[in-house]
Amino acid sequence: MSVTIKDIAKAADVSLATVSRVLNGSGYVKETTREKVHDAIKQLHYTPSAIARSLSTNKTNTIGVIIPDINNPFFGEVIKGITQVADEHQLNIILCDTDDCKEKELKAIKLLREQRIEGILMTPTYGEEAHDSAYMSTLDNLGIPVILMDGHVKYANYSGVFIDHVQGAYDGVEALIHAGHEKIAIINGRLDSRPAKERFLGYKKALNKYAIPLHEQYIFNGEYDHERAYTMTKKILLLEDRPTAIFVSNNLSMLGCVKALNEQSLSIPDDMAILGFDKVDALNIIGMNISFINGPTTLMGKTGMNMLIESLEKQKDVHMRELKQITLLPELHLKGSEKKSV
Amino acid sequence: MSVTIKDIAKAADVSLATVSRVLNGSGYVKETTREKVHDAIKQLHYTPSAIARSLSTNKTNTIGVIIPDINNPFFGEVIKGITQVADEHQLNIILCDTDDCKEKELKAIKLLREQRIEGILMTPTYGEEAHDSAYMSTLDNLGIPVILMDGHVKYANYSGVFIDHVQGAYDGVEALIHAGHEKIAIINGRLDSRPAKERFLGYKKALNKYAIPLHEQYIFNGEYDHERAYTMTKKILLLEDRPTAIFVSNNLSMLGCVKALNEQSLSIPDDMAILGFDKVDALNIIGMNISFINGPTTLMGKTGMNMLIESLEKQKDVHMRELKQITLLPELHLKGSEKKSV
DNA sequence: CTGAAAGCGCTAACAA
DNA sequence: TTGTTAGCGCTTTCAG
Repeated sequence: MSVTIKDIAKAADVSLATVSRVLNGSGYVKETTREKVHDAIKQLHYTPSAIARSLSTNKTNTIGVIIPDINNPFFGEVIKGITQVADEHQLNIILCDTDDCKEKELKAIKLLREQRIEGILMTPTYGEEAHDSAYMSTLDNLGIPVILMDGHVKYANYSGVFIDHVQGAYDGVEALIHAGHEKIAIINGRLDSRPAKERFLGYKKALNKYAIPLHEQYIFNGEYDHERAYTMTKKILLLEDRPTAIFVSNNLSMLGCVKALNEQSLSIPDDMAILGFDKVDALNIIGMNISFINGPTTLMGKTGMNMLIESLEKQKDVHMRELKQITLLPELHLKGSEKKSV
Repeated sequence: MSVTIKDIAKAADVSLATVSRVLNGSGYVKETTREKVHDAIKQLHYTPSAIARSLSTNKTNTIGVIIPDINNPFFGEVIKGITQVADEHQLNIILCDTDDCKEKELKAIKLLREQRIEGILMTPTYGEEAHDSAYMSTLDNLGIPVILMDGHVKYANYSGVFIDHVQGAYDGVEALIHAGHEKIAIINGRLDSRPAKERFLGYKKALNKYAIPLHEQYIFNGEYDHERAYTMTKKILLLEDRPTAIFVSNNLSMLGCVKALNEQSLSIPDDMAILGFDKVDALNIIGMNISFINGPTTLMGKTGMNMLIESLEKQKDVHMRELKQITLLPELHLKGSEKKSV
C-alpha cells in the first residue's frame, strides 16, 4: 500500500539498515549514500511509519492527557501549556475529554494503554465518590508515570501539580473584608470536589481570621453551573439581611450570578460586590471589572508536563516511585469590584 | 517489558492464534478455552497493543482532526460533534491545534501521516495567501480522504462541510433592515478568509436588495480580534452620520465592540443595535440579548465526521475520488437587539 | 561505512 | 476447534 523503507532501499540501491541510519542520523553513512537515500525519499514521498518504529523501539514518544472538559476555557489554557512543553520535547500528545464522567475516563485510560503511551497527565473526574476501588486499581496498575493536575483522587497519593485553592479563596475574601464587607455570601460547587471544598475552606478561614461569624443562609453549595448559580443569586438577593458581596467560586457560576444581577439592574460593585474564582475572559474584556482569583492555568499545564518528562527520565535509572507534589498559588486580580459602595 | 499475547498463550496453555481469536472474537473458540484465556488476561493485567495490531492489520482506526484554535468555543463545539460520531464508530481521533499557523498545520499533517491515520478532518488555516503550491501539494499527496470543515483552500476542490456565511449574514442584516435600520456598519475580518469574505458579501447583498447604498465609512475590514473591534467600534461611534446598527461578524470581535459601547454607557439595542456572527455564550447567558447568526458547529462536526467515514468505506470499493460538498445554513437568533429604538 | 538477519506484538491464512 | 507460520515496517546488533 504505502511506500516503505524497503522501497527506498531498492530505489537508492542500498540496504534497509542504511536507510534506517540516514533516517535516524545514527551510525556512519557516507555523504553520497545519504544523498541518494534522501533523493529516493523525496521522489517516493516517503513518510516513516511511527507505528512500525514504535513497535521496534518500544517507545511511542506519546503521552496521554485526560481532562474533564475541553470547552471550559480553564482547561483550554492548561492544554496550551501542556502542548507548548510537549512540542519542545518532541512528544506527541493524545487528548481525551471525559465530560467529567468516570466511565469515559476509564475508557480513555484503556485507550491510552492500548496506544502504549509513556505517561499520563490528568485532571481526574471531580466527584470523589466516583473513585471506587476498581477505579483506583486501574490507576495503580498503569505501570507508567501519572501526573495529576489539580484533581483529587481519594485515598491515594500521586505526584502532581496542585492549585492552592484555600489560599486563593482566602486572599480574595480577605480583600473583600479589607474593603469593608462583612456580609459575604458564597456560591460554591459540590463539597466532594477538591476545588469546591478548598475554596470554601479559604472563605471560612478568612471570615474566621477577621472574627466574622459564618451565616448559614449566606452559604450556597451546589453544582458548578450557571443555572444553579442564577437561582442561588436570586435567593441571595431576597435575603432579609442581604449580603453586600458574593464570592462566586467558579467561572461557570459567575455567568448565572451576573445574569441575576443584570435582571434586577443591580450594578457591580455599587449594588453588589462580586469576587470570582477563575476568570471569565468575555466579562473581563467587555469591561465588567469583576475582581477574581485566577488559577495559574498555563503554568499548571507546563509544570505538569515538565514533571511528567522528569519522571519519564527517572523511570529508566532506578525502579522506584517518587512522590512529588508542586503547589501553585492563584493570583488575585482586583478590578474594583471588591470595593464597597460608599 | 509489558505483558504480551505470548505470555497469555503460555499462561492459558494455548497458542498465540487462539488468544488472538478470543481477543477479536473471530473464528471458533471453545467456551472453556475462551474462559481460560480471559482468566489469564485478567490475571496478568494484559492490554493489547494497538501498535502491533495496527502494524499487522494495516489499520489504525484513527483519524486526524486539525483545527486552528481549540480555545475558540466555536471549535470546541465542532470537536464535540466530531468525537460523538467518532465514538459511535469506535474511531480514535488525534487532535491537532495549529494556532492558525501554516507551519504548525504542515507539521500536524506530517505527524498524522507518520501515525498512519486513515483520514483527515480539518479546518485549514484561514489566510488564503498561506496556501502556496508546497502546501497544496502535501494536501494532494496525502493519499487518504480529507474532509474540510468550513475552511477554504485555494485552487482546489475538496470534499467538505461548509457553512453558508453569505446567507447567514444576509438573513441577519435583512432582519436589521426590516427593523428599520438603514445605517448599518460592519466590523469584519480579513477579506482573504472565506468566512469574512462571505459574510461581507451577505451584508452587501442584503443592503443591495433593499436599495440601501453602501457607505465606505461604515465598512471596517481587519482582523478577527477584540482589540481591533474595540478600536473600530470607537471609530464608528465618532462617525458624523453615526450608524444605528453594527453587524459584528465574529465572536471575538463582539467582545471588543461591546466593550466600546459599555465604556460610553451606550445600551444595546436602544443606543445601538448589534448583530453578531457566531454566538458568545457568556454574553447570552448574562442576558445581553445580542441578536446573532449562529453557525451550526456541532452539526458541522458530526456531518464532517460522517462524510469522512463514508469516504473511508467508499475508498475500499472503487479507486476514485469523489467530490462531495455539503452546505449548512446558519441559524438566526433574534434576541431583541436587532430592533431599532423608538 | 554497509549489509544480513533477528525481533518488536499481533493477525491471518493455511493446516491439522 | 486449535496450532504453525509468515509477514506488517522498522531498528539494531553483529559481521564484514
